[in-house]
Amino acid sequence: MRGVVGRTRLGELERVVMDQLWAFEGPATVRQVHDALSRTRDIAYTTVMTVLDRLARKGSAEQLRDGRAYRYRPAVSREELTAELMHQALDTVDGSDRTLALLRFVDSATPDDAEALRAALAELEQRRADDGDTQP
Amino acid sequence: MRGVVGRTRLGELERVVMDQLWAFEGPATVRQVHDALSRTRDIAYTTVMTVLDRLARKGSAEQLRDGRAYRYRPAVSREELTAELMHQALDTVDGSDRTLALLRFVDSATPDDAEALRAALAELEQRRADDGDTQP
DNA sequence: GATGTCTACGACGAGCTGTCGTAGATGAGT
DNA sequence: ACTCATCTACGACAGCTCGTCGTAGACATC
Repeated sequence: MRGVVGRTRLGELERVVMDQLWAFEGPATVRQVHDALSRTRDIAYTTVMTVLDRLARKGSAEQLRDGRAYRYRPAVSREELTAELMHQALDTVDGSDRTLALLRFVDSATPDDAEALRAALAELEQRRADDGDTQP
Repeated sequence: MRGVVGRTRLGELERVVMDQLWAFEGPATVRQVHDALSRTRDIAYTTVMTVLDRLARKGSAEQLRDGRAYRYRPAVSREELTAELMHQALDTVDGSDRTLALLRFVDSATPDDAEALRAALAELEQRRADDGDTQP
């Protein structure tokens, strides 16, 4: 069910707002996000409201009633969103081109990223082995 | 110099046209692309022309003079484009979140993709070892 | 009741994309 | 030379997304 599309393509401001949501621990109010953004840019309260509303509509954020106000929290984690975008990119090719694309990807990755990939693959394998133990 | 941005974000039709360019062996004329697309959809010749022109403008395709006509060929391979998009997605995060994102990515990959990643990483390592032999 | 705060609703312009049409140049055939 | 087909150049337009607000009305607080 990876095709939760439409949730992923964000504008620049939308992205910035998501960053704020991710930075907050609990669900944030429009005011909180606005205050945070106001420290670095000049932006109207309603603009933030609109963007949060759009994010909610897109499924990127959740809207929670809190008295007369709304609170917003991310519907996906930063990692999930990133991973999904990467898969979306990858999904535009198939067959042997897919393998080539992955090769390219790895090839142009930083050493740190390559190492992280290796670690992730190792962990995946490990987990699969464990699963095999407990549910054969 | 991975920041060759703007070249990557393509519309749906633009993508389809790129697919056609990739499918051709040599540089293709507008007519060739139009003929190919006409087999599956009803589209005007000038529409194809416009899209090819835009692709060239964006740097996704190259425009080559051929008599009075233009020929177009992809400026990037499918794999390159895909890999670049993936990196673009990944580049929106840094630090430990980056590692997490990669973990997520690997985690939600198909077994085939995981295998391809493993192979790619192995090849990368191999190549690095070879390089170390010849140019220490 | 006045003031302040929130949401709902809507508006608008810029930019991207898909979609063409027309005008003008040029080459091929008669 | 004249006509016909073909190409490019240029531009136009509508729909959608995104950034950006304003205003109106509900509601709470003092």
